[in-house]
Amino acid sequence: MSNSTPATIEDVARIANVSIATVSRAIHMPEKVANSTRLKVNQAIAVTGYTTNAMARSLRLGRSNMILVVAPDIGDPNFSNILIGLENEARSHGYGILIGHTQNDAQRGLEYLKFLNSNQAAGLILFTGILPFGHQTMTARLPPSVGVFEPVFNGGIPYVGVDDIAGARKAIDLLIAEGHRKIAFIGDSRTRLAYSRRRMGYDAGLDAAGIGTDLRIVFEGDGTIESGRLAVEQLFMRDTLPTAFMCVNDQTAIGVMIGLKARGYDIPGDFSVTGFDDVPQAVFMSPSLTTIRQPRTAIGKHAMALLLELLSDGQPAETEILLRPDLVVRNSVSTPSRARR
Amino acid sequence: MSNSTPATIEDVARIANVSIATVSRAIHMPEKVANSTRLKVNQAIAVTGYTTNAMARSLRLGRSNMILVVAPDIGDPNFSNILIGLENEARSHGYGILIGHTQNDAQRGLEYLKFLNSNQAAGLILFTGILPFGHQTMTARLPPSVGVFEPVFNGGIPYVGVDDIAGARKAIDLLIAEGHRKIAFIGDSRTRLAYSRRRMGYDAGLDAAGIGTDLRIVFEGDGTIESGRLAVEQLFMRDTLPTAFMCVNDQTAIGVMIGLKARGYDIPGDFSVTGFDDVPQAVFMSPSLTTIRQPRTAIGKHAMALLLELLSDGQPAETEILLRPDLVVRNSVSTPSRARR
DNA sequence: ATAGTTTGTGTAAAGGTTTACATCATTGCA
DNA sequence: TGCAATGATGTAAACCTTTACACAAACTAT
Repeated sequence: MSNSTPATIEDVARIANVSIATVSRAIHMPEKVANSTRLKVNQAIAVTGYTTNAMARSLRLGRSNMILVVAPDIGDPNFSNILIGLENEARSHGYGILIGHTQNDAQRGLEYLKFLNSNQAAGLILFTGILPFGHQTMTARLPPSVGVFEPVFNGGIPYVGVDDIAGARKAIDLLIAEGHRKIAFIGDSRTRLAYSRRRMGYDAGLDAAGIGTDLRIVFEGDGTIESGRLAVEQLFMRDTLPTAFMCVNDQTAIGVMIGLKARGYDIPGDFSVTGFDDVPQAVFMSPSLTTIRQPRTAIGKHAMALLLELLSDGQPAETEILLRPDLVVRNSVSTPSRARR
Repeated sequence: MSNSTPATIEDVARIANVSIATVSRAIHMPEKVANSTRLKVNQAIAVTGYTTNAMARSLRLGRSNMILVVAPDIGDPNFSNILIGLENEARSHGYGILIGHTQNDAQRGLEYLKFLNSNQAAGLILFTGILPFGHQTMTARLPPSVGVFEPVFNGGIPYVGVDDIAGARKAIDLLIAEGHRKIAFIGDSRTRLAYSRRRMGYDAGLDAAGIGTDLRIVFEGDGTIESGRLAVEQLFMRDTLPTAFMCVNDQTAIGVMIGLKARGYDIPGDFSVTGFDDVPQAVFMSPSLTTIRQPRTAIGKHAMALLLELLSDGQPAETEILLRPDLVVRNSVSTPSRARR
């Protein structure tokens, strides 16, 4: 039953009394084989406990059943749930996923390129807006690939993201509905499409309310907690103060809250704050953070589905999929305080 | 230069004017080949851009260069940093890692077992205290394996963890040094060795200070935020109150803090709180949480190093590696309030 | 000079699978 | 009945490596 060495297709063939070709067909093209034969083969497989040797199969087929997922930072709170979506979808189609993190290091990226070249991955999921392969990026021969969150700079790679404009619009509309008129935007000046889109949502929302953007209360940070804290400091040195802070992401919002609390202000009594992403800690802040939720698992699922489509068809049906983000109302937003309204 | 199909060892051999065997030797046993030949081969490799086809190599060798990492939950805040340690160590030895999450579902576990059986992974890293393969666990033929955090139930599998007793001791000693005498312990009754060891550290610390465990202020939860909150509720219904809460992990500590704040108490003014793990959000709590830091990256590194040793030697030098956790002093601990001392 | 050893390289088999092609039996149709 | 078409199965090559074994040349020690 359970020998020391795994059963091969040959063992199965011998027991089922057919050729190895028939066994292979019974497994992969069952309609091509007679019912009675298929039965015999299936029994033999059960008896031997045979599982296809993936190395041999990949070698013969010239492609593996692994998908490489490259992210700059595995620890990113946005990452793990997307990974779950990716993994579920992949596995249910017979693929496994393999993760790599580059930490924005081109050398690391290059190792993954070598990995791809040695045929070990059939496809590629990229969490970064650029190809992380350093100077070889231009000549890289890539397998079918899909981007997550952002279009990949080099072009031609479809991607799955979130409708940032619509999401930002939900945040700004909430603040306006609560009565805020002077709403600061704490942005991210790094060249990521997601961030500039959120800014567009902010502008559009103000515009729709007939308010217009006041650049004195727009601050460009870098998406970190520290940058949120810094933005508060800088804004308090200017001549006009907002009643609310709309932040480009949750990290920034956390920083803003820290900065405001350090100055002795109450949230949302003195200032309202919104984030974007709904990272796990958002709910544990005090007050808990009102934010825009990224449908992370769904993003992962769609990205992998798109990649699998690419793998079988060669051509993607869609070149861009934007999912709808949802407003999560918690306790960091209220009516503006009468004093500064 | 960059053809449509990747260069094979044969292309290299032709250009270097040697046999494929020599090319293989030049790569993997360079000392077995003449200097001049090695030079020719290296040049040919550079010209062709050859990279070894990992599938063919694995097939021939009968083992892959992939390590499977199985965790119940990828989203666990403890997970990602350990993963980084694992990944760095693996990659620097020519191995890649592959992650899978079981969500404690035996069916999922079984798929990974099939994966292992099809020779796709040379080794296994287990984040769970039991083999996640359901009823086939007993007969499973496993590759070299290493556990992380906990010994694997089935036995014979070395593991890398943290010295929980020493860690817990650091927490209890700090509280005692601050003057606390009545220190509650909020534990985790699930059968995880780590948790019972932390309890042992608590008992030992009290004992060393000549205090002794007061079971009226020991609560067994399940390690979740909610269980921490609940513990507070229950403790306030008993006839004796502690001045400090030592929690089995950070999640529990967060729950305790939420519970205490809900009752209007100040931390650390009215009650001190300690956690264990130092999850990323610990520093963002208000007050920030004093806790015991798991050396996560180091754990990953050691676990992978141990596995690689297993893969080459067959026998592990150590069967258990416990790393030293460090106290991280933040703002959730102070001298007990005079009122309840 | 000879026998034995070392060094460097080549030949060919093996690893497990998929699939083009060949073969044979069966069926359908004139 | 004969012939073509269809269906089911088998044979063997190919995918790309690694390595045991064989062989030749160049040393070493007598």
